[in-house]
Amino acid sequence: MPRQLPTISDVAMLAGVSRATVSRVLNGSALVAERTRRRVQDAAASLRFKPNAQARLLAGGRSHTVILVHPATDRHAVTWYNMMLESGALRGCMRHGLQLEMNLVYPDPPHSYEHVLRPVDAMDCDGLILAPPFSDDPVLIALIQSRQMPVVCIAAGPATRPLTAGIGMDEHAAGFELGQYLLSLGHRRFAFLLGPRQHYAARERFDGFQRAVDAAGVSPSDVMTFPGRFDFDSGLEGFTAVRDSGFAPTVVICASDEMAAGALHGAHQARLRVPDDLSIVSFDDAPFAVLLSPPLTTIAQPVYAMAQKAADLIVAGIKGDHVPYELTKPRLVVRDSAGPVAR
Amino acid sequence: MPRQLPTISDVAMLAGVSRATVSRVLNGSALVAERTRRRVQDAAASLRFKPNAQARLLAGGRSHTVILVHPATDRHAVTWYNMMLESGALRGCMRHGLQLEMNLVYPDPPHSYEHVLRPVDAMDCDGLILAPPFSDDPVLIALIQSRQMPVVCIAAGPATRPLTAGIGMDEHAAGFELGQYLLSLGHRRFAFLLGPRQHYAARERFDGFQRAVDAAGVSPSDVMTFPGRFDFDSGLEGFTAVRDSGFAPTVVICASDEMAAGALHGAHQARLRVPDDLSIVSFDDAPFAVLLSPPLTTIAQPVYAMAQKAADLIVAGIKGDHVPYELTKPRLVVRDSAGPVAR
DNA sequence: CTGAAAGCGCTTACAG
DNA sequence: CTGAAAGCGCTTACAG
Repeated sequence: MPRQLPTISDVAMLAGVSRATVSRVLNGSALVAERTRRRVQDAAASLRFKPNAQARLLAGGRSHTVILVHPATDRHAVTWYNMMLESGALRGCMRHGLQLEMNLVYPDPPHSYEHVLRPVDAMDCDGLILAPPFSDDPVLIALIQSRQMPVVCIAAGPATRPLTAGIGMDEHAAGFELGQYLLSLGHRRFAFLLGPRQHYAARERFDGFQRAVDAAGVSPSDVMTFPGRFDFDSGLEGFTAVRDSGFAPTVVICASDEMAAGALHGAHQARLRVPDDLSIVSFDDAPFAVLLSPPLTTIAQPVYAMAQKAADLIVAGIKGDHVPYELTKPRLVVRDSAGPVAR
Repeated sequence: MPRQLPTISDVAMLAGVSRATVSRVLNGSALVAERTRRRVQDAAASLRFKPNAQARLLAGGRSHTVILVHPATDRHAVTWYNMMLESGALRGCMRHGLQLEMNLVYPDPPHSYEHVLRPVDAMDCDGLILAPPFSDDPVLIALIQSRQMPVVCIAAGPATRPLTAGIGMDEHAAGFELGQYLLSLGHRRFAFLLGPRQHYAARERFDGFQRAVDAAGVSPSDVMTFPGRFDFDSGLEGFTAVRDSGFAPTVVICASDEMAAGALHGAHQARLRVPDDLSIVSFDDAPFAVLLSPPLTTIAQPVYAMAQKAADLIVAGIKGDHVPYELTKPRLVVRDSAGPVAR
């Protein structure tokens, strides 16, 4: 009963060519005369032809599924990062008629390697999207590539970036930009709550910040760092540590928005006013950043778009195209959690 | 090069029947002898056979896409609700090999009807999932059903619930449970920041709360309501209105977590301690509820799971099965934003 | 550069 | 209750 959508046969007929030729044009094959290509494209456009993804993949003869490799956490928390990653990748895969499967693996190499490689060896997938920290691991990537399986990295470290297609933010530039902004506000005394030590992006965020601050001639004794793990609790703990240290910064820089939420909680408990008594800034621009009190000044990371792009890159990888790793520029989002320092 | 997954032919051969029979068993057709069915099922199980969704839908001959009808907002904000709805529906559709398309329409009937019905009339979809407030509109639903198109409602109102398959939370029970909890904490003076007037769930949340409070013999003069729109800003405005009113409740109940975030912001600005000076509670248990300061006591609504279920219901609808609307029980999540009232 | 033909894995009338 | 056959919309060797 559904209306018949135009098929490749309709296009072929209208263009006066065979279905094979239409298929070639659709798939960008080089073996088509320019005039023929044009004719087919016109015919397709005038019919508003959309290829049927199911049929396309069926005919291609593959498993039609890509696997997103996520870190599993102890608590089965759904983080906004994972959600947007999943949602973006799902959307991207959908556009290509691909199934997406999640593979939540606990990151403890070499044990974790088994879990990642099992579906690869079983040929249960056509490609892998690696989220951090897996995207940072050259050994894992080599293992996958030795099995001829396309891999795409999200937020890869510098060691793995040359190895695969992928997409990430320029974390160093992000840290640098945030540093410059704080400097412009008059801040000269900084506490930095770090992310996980093994996490490349976390290190880069700090290094970029450090560079900005060094360039401004800030004394090393005026920046103090504290350990953290990207989560709310470590933000709260870090904030407490800052207070206990007696260091008295004018601003606390958090390696993630979750940590900033924790730090903010600490500030409220200490009855400090943000940003009047103390500024708090962070990285990510997670969806909740605008809901905190006060709304967070932060550096935006386009997770959803990156994940969607990752799906495109996997498709390119399946086709055998070689696409280089791509770096997205950071974007500062100014809201209310950072203010000028009182003089 | 990928390993050949078992196909329906392998199962047929192992079971000693035709492929048509295997297909019938897979699709639950009644016209198969019990013994044959068992034989086929055993064969499928032993081969770990998974039907190829692409092929299945191709052969079925449909558009293979379901449309999720979302309300568009003026600001192009991505709300957690929309994200989880989209993500859940996407996941659900994927499992059935269905495409998902978003249709963001501004809810202003009857003008909005056109936007919803266009793809239906064009036969561009096999079914529709309606998010609120569209799921509340019996006229829209009648219009869709008159076109023989399967519809599934998420969080439908009582007027539309008998009309379609769907899934939602028992909002009245949610309000009642929250009311009882606050009562048990000793609260007797309540400010309720309402959701949008046209929004059924918003009304129910208040009505359920009202019932609990009435049953406890609380005087009507001890509950005061304030208008709101579910968002951060209206929570902040509502909080200010509460303060300006001089009503002095011991707890502010917000119709959504976003509103609670806004109210919390207001409380911080007023230098009030939550929950020591004032309790604040809400509905939804959005992902950010745990990141606010203090973490929110709230009633959980399983949006992701509901959206995933909606996809299952659409598939049932396409098959022609008649499934009744389903109501999920609410779940109170106790965190730190509500405390016992000082006596 | 292009076409005829086989095939991807399944479903669905059509017979029996 | 079951099977043989056609077909879903596309891709891909194979010829030419």
